[in-house]
Amino acid sequence: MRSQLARKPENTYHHGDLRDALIKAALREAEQGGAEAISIKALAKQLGVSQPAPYRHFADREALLAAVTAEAFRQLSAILREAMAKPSKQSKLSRLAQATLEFGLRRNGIYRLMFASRTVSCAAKGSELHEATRETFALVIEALEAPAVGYLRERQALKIWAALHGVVMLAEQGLFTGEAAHATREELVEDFVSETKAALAAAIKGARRQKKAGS
Amino acid sequence: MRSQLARKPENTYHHGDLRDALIKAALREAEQGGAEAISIKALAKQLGVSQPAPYRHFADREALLAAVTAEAFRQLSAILREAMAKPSKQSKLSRLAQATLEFGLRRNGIYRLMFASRTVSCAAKGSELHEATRETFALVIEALEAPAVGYLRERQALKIWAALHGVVMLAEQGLFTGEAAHATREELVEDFVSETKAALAAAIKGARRQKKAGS
DNA sequence: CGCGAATGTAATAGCATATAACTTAGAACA
DNA sequence: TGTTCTAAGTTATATGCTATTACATTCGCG
Repeated sequence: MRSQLARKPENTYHHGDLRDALIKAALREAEQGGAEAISIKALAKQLGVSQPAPYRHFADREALLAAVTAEAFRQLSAILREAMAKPSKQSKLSRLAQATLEFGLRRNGIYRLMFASRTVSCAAKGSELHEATRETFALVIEALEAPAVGYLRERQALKIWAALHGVVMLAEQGLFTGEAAHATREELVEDFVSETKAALAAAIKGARRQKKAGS
Repeated sequence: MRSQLARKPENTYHHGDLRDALIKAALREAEQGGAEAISIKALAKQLGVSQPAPYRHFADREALLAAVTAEAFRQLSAILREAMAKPSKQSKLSRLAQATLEFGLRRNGIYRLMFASRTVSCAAKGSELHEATRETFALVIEALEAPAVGYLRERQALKIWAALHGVVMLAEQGLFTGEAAHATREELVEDFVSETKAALAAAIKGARRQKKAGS
């Protein structure tokens, strides 16, 4: 026990940073099994505190899940930012898309926690979780590298974001394995990226022409 | 009690069709709360049988969930088939797409059970659930109304199917509400439908030309 | 230094899954 | 028609999780 976090060696009454440790440990648990794998009791045991101790930091299990999900969104944001920042001959959007796909598949339990549970939709407007999700989506818009013309950017961002999630979901369902693997997940993602770029360029061009004609 | 299914009035020892009643009742429960809302104990009480009775029909909770999910896929298939069959000036693909969206939003708990849990990916190859999912996907291919040229159809089916699920997920997350509603869900779906048709037509044309040149 | 708030513990209630051992009804066959 | 075998249901119980209540300890601030 106590091998996970070796802080606070002996004076064990106060853990020191239980709230944070809970979130980190819960993320580890969710990595494979998703939200269902997160058990307050098990986490408490793992961290060497009594079973009700976590309730000092989270009102109930839902509150813990929300905090864990928010942290997961921040981690995804960091990964996407990094992918967009690194020099590459591929476009930002392509790198963001492939990074999202990889995240969704490799850390699928966490991914399901983020996108397939009702936790997010229950998050209040100004909550930590709500902000974290909006920040991630803002990165998608940024990855388009397009000027703000009306809401064309936002619309294309919604589309590529939706498509990416769909690919992850179907991949996880096994629709890309075995006889059905008539296209790789990465190919499909690249398809969506190309279509998004084309649609965005066309839409912006169209909007500008219309504006010029109107003025 | 017993208001749900009024068969077998008095000789209550044998329910008569408990397995089926459990699936139906579980579907009702899942309608709102998804898989988490399905409790074997609660279902047993609701149907007027003892708490362990369901275990005569399902090895464990997972087995019940698999059966419920399979039934949900069959229901979705029926809905999609109906949508595709009814005369309309819109294309089959468009009708299938909008019907999927509506199903995903209106019966979101069930939808999450079908696409956002690990139940499906754990289903064995020849299982009832596996067959049900493949049948649904076959309808997507059918909706494309395109000849089988290599695997072009399958690829486009995967793409539109993925995109649809993404739209449902994001809609459920609230990305289409409030200030972010820069496009309606239905509009986005129609976008994807149009792009799919265009891509499919182009791909098939290209493949034929290539074949002709090769022969 | 002392006191209050934050953070921990022990004890317990309540609900869910799952199993074991026993009981009943229905069907299947002599 | 009667016996017996089996499917399907029952009671009792073990185990695990969430959550609350009441009590204990430590930290930090005046």
